[in-house]
Amino acid sequence: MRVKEGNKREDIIKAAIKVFAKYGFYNAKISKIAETANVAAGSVYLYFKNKEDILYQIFTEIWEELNLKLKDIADSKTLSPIEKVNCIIDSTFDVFESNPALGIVFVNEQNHVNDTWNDFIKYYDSFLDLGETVIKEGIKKKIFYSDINVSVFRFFVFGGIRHSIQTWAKNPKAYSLTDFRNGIKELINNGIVIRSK
Amino acid sequence: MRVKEGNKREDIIKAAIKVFAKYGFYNAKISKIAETANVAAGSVYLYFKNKEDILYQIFTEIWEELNLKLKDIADSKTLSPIEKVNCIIDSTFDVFESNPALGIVFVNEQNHVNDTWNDFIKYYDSFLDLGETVIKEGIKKKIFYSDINVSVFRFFVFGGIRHSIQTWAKNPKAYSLTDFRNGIKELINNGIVIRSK
Amino acid sequence: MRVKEGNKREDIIKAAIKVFAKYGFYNAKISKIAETANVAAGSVYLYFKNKEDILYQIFTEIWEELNLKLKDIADSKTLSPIEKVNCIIDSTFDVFESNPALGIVFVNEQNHVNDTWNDFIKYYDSFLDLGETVIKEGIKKKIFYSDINVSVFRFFVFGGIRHSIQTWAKNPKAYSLTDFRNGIKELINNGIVIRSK
Amino acid sequence: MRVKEGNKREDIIKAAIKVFAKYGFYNAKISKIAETANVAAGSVYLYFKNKEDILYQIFTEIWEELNLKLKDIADSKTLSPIEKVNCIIDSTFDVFESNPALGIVFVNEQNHVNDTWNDFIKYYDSFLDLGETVIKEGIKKKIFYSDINVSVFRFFVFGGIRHSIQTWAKNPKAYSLTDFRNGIKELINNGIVIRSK
DNA sequence: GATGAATGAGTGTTCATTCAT
DNA sequence: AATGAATGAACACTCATTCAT
Repeated sequence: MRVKEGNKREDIIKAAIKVFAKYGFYNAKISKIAETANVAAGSVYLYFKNKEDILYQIFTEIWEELNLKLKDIADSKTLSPIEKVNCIIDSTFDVFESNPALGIVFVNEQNHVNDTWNDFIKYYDSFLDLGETVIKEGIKKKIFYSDINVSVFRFFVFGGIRHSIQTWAKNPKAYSLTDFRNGIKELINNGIVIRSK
Repeated sequence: MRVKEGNKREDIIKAAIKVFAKYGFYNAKISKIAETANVAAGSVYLYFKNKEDILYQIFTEIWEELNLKLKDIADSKTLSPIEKVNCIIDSTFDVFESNPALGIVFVNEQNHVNDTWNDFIKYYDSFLDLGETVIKEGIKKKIFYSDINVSVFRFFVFGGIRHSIQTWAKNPKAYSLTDFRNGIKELINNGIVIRSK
Repeated sequence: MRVKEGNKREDIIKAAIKVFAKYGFYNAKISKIAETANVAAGSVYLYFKNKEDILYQIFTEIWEELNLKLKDIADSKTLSPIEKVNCIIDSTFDVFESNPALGIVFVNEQNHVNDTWNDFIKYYDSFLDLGETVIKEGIKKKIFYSDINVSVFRFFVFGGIRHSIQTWAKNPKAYSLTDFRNGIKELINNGIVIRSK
Repeated sequence: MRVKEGNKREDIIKAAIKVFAKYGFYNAKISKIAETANVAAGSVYLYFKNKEDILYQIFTEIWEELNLKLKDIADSKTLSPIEKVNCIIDSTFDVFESNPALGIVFVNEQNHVNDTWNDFIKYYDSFLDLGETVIKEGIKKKIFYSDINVSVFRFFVFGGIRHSIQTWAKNPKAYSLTDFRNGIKELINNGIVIRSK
């Protein structure tokens, strides 16, 4: 028996991330993904139901990692609201830091994913909900302005992060992810933290 | 009866915006656009070189309108930096206010557009540059914090606006665009305006 | 406008009959059918939903013609049972007489058709029912043996006709269809008609 | 424990008969046959050259059995022509009586088989020839009508038997094979035997 | 012999684009 | 200009067959 080498699925995922990032989902050919993964085209279908399933698996991995991190933050009893916001930002960037292509896929194909499956809306919602909870907590503790439009805030920040990831991921050498991390944290802090005169 | 000239081109553009918004560029069929525009499929090619050209024309219209508005703002001698920021936000939303589908196309196909043509990068850049200029002006006038990371700021804000447009446009009845406008203005103001104790 | 020439559908049907007859449904390539019909492969899909639909249309045409003829026979007040049996045989052969390939398709793909659509079982059943009715009528009139197993008889005769069509159609030059017609009529007559000593 | 030799080949044959009967040759997957036979897909190729070879082996077995029986009948010095005809029918049904699926495969894939290999035409021909010989013998002995069109007769009867097998085999519970046997024998007898007033 | 993961040739189908009318 | 029938390139996916273990 030819033993399954155990990493072919992973090879294909990695290849798909590269190819999706470079060409976009619709222009990504299975043959190109297979070639990139050093695998025959047909082998892709041993591990994935179809082309969309590859995307599905990629997003599952991203969101599960993200969700795990966010849960910890949300449940934390020790972190202050401010720290929680910072952690959310850091955790999000952490997922993509070592893999800009994954960031591109995450940002560019999110719409496609949402239109195709319900599965990820729950993650997306819980991401936003977490942000909302933290902010409300901050407001309650009089750390954040009470008149923040939480709904607007969370979409705006999510979009800001998304776009930042994309900008960096498209050209990781031109931008420092650390600058993005810190810049965003500062912005949000300045934007919502009540400063004592 | 001779039909008003230019009608058909416009009909196709309008139809394409609807169809692109609903299905996304790659799942949008020319036949569907033609049908929506009450025009034969072949007629589309009298007004547009190909499918991508329709998208090109749509983005040209958006950016030209946006650019015009932004130029005025940039050149204004009377507006304060704060007012300029607010105007930028308002102008951007104005473009899509009466046409959510256009907003969806603008947000969702931006990547495709950037990857395909250089034409719009200049608009995109000048949009960001304007923001940058205004901010630097504000910093110079000691109205804005001097330590804002301008580069991060502009991407973040652009992303925030983009995502806000998308969120609203996907479900215009569920969200108030005015809330988004005001919320975003406030956020940015709180975030960058130096408040006197 | 390029006017639909009105016979392209028919060209494809004719080509498909040839190709299905020669290669069988599963080995028949759309590209081959299109080539035979002097049409582009894509054009096939202007007239037919898919490959199976072509087969469906072919069988619809056969059975509708056959059904029409059989109805007339069944309803006839003037034909004797013996004449009716003879007419059924003649009518069936008539359908394929000028088109052996059609006969091959009819015989060879009948199973596929029955497994795929319910539509044709009704025709098949009514074909058999008609035979049954005629025989029963003959029995009642004491023209046919009363102890004929009608159920067996009808399947046997149908199979005999089917196979005869196939044998002839595979090599129309080697066999005389008229011999088959007459031979079968005689057999059945000898087989079921009560002969006065 | 060493498994009885030859088991696996037989298992595959049995499984293939089931699967071919259910799905037809072209929709029968090797993987499904292997699964049904409790064997790995690759093992199929230890016993058979390819998918068609399985069919070839199945038909070889059928025809060899049939041929053996028919030879005995043909060579018999004691059987009368009428008895010989009856024996042919019985022997044919005997082959499939305990295995309806085999009957379905035999009937449905006969065309495929004839188009693919010459091997079986000889069996088919000798089957028909035997029938012919018997009939001619009967004619000579003045037991059968002299004006029977032997050529037509043999195709017709073969087709009738084929279709009867199929009808029964598709739904063995709904039909009695005995009824078919007897019905067919009667039909043929009535059809060809000269009855003394 | 046995396995089942891996292969890759083969094809139905879609749809942007063309072009005769 | 307008039409919409016709085109054919392109590609996801299947599955018989192979072969390393």
